[in-house]
Amino acid sequence: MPRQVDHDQRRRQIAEAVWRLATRGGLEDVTLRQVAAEAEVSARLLQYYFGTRDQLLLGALEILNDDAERQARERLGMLGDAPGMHKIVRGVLLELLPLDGERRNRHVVYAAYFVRFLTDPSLAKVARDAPHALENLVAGLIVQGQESGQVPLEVNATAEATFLVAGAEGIQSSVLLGQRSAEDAVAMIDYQLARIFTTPNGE
Amino acid sequence: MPRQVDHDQRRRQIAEAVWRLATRGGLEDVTLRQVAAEAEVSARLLQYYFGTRDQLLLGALEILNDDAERQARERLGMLGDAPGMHKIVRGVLLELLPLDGERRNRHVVYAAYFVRFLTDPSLAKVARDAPHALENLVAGLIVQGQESGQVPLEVNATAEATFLVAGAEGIQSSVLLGQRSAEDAVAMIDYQLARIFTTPNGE
DNA sequence: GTTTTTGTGGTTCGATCGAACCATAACACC
DNA sequence: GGTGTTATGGTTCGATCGAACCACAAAAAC
Repeated sequence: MPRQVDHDQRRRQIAEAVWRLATRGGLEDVTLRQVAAEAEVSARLLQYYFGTRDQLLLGALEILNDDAERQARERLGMLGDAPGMHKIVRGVLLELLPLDGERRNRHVVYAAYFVRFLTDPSLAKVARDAPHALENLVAGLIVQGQESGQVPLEVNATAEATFLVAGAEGIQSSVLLGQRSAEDAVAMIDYQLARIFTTPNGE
Repeated sequence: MPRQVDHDQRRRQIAEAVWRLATRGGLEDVTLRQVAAEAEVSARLLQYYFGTRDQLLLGALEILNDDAERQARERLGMLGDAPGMHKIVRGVLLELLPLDGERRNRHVVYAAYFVRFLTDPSLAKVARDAPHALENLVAGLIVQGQESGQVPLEVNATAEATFLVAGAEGIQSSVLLGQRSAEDAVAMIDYQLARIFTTPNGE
C-alpha cells in the first residue's frame, strides 16, 4: 500500500536501526544489509530513502541531532516557572550525561561517528555547531546570574562555561566506560555549580 | 633474511600503520589488506605477528598505551628539579591535550576504539585503568598541595581532580573538532588551575 | 479506465573482506 | 652439511560488502 506512508516515520525507523547498530559495534557494523535486517525492511528501501551508505550515515545523524535538541528543549521546559539560572545551567549540563538510555545511546552514536567528523566535511558541519551553541548558552546564563547577584562578579563566565561543558562531556565518557556511576557524575557537576553559583541547587 | 629481525620493531611498524588508518577512517578502514599496504609488509605478516584482526586491534592498542605512558613519564621528568604541585598537575593535564601530532593522533585512535571499549571485554580492560589512575594521581597532588599550603583546605581534592581530568578530555575533543585552538585549551586549563592553586603557573 | 507516479521486494555484480593455506628462503644447531 | 625452526611472500576460499538493476503492486492523476 504505497503512497500513504509517512516518509519521516520510515526514515526514523531506519535511522533508529542505524543508531542501534552503531551503538553495538561502531560504524563498521552499520552495513546496508544489517541495517535493513535491524529495521525489518528490505535493503532496497534504504536506497530509496537515503541513497548511498554515506548519505544514510549522514541522514541518521541529522535525525539524531534533531531529536537531541527537541528533547533537551522539552526537558528544560519542565523545570517549572521562572527557574533560576543555577537550575537552568544544571539542566543543560545534565542533558550531556547518560542519565537514561536515550541520552546514553546518543553519546555512544556520536562517539562512533567521531573520527568521521574529523575527515568528512559534510558530517563535520553537523557536529561542529551544537557544542559551541551550548557553551554560549551557559556563558550567557552565568552572566545573567552575575547581573542578578547569583554569581560573584569575579567569575570569568566564558571560561567557566567552557570548562563546565567540557567537563560534563568528559564525565559522560567515564560513566559510559563504567568508571563512575551516573549519581557520582551528577554530584561532580553539582560540586562545580555550587562553586560558581551562590544559590542552592533548586533555585 | 629472517631470524635476526627485531620482533618488537616489526610489531610497532604494523601497529603504527593501524593507528594511521584508524586516525583517517576509523576502525572500519583498518582492514588487513590496508594495514599490510600501509605498513609495507605482506598480509601474511600481520597474521604471523598478531593473528586475527581482533588480536591486531588489541595489540596495536596496547602498544599505543605503552607509548603514551612512557612519553608522559618522560615529559614530566623534564619539568626540572622538584617542581611544585601546580606545575606537575599542569603537566599531567597537558598530556591529555592534542598539543602535538603524537598526542593528537593518540586521542583520535582512542576515539576510534571507543565504542568497542563498551562491548569488547578484552579491550575494555586496557582502557579502563588509565583514566582512573590519572584522577588519583591528580587528587594526590592536590592533597600534597594542601599540606604544603599551596591549595586552600576547603577544596575537595577528589572532586576537583575528577573535573580537571574530565574537563581536559572534553576540551581535547573540542580542539580536535576544530572548535578551539590548542592555545585556548591551555588557557582554559590554566584558568582552572589558578582557581585551585594559590601559586603562580611556573611553581 | 488507462496512464503515471510512488513505494517496495528481490536479485545480481564486481570488489573486498578475514582467514586459511602453500611454498620457500634464511638462519641456527649440531 | 644436513635438519629443523623462524620469518616471509603469495594465493585461494567462502562470505559479505555497497550499489545497481529488474519487476511489480498500489494509489493518484487524468
